[in-house]
Amino acid sequence: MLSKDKMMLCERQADILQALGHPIRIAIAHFLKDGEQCVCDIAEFVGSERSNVSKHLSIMINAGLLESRKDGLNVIYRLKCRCIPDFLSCVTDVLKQQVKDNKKLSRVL
Amino acid sequence: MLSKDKMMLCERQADILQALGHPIRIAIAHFLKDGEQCVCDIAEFVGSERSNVSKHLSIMINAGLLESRKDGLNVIYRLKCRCIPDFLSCVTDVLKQQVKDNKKLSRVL
DNA sequence: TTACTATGTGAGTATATAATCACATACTCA
DNA sequence: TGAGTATGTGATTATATACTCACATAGTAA
Repeated sequence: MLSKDKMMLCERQADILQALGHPIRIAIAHFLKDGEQCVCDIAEFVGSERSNVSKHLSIMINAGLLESRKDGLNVIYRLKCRCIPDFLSCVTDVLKQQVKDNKKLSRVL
Repeated sequence: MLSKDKMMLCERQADILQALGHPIRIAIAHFLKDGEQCVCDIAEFVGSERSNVSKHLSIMINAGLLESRKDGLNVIYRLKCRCIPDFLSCVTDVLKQQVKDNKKLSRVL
C-alpha cells in the first residue's frame, strides 16, 4: 500500500499533468518553446478567445509551468522551466510508439 | 496560427496527459513499472475501491498506456510502452525544478 | 482629461469527470 | 451442478472544468 508521502507526490505529479492536459495549454507550451509571448499573440496562435486563453494561462502559472512580466499594456508569458520542452518530447515519444504499434497491427490485418 | 494538423497533435498529446493526470492513475503507472499486476493488487496498492480502479484502468487502456491479459479469474495489467517510466521521471524533473526554485525563493525571504 | 487597448475576472451554462453502489459476467473449484 | 471470487459496467450523484459574455482594471497616448 502506498505511503501518505508517495500519494502526495502522485498528487503533485497529477497537478502538473493536468495543467498541461488540454490541447490549448499544450499549444501554448509549444508556442513558448521559441520564446516569450504576450497574451494577444498567444490567443491568435491557439485560435481562441483572449479571456479563455487568459484563464488557461493562469492555470499554467498556478501549476508553476509559466511565469510572466508586464511590459506596458502587455503581459508577456514564458516557460518557467527548461525541462518542459523535454517533457513534451517525452509525450511525443509515447505517441510515436503508439503509431508504430498501430502500423505493426495494420500490417497483420 | 496553429495548423489543423498541429492542433490534432496537441489533442492527442492532451489525451495522453489527461490519461495520466490523476493521482490514482499515476500511482498505478508507478506500481506497474516494476512488473504486471492484477486489478486486485493494484486496488490494494492505490487504496481505492476495485470498481473505481477498474474504471481508471480502462481509461489508461483506452489511451494506449496499458495492456492486459486474462489469467484465470484475474486480469493482469502492464505498461504498454517502456517510455512511460521515462515520461514519469520527466514530470519528476519538473517538480524537482520547482522545489529548487522554492528553496531559492525561501532563502531570499 | 478622454478615448483606446490589453488583460483579467465573475456569472452563468454546458459538459466532463470521479466516486459509490448494486448488479452482471466470467472463471474456478468442490 | 452450485458456491465463491475477480472483474467490469450502468445508474446516480457530486464536483470540476471549459467556454462565452459582460464588465473591471491598468496602462498608453492624444
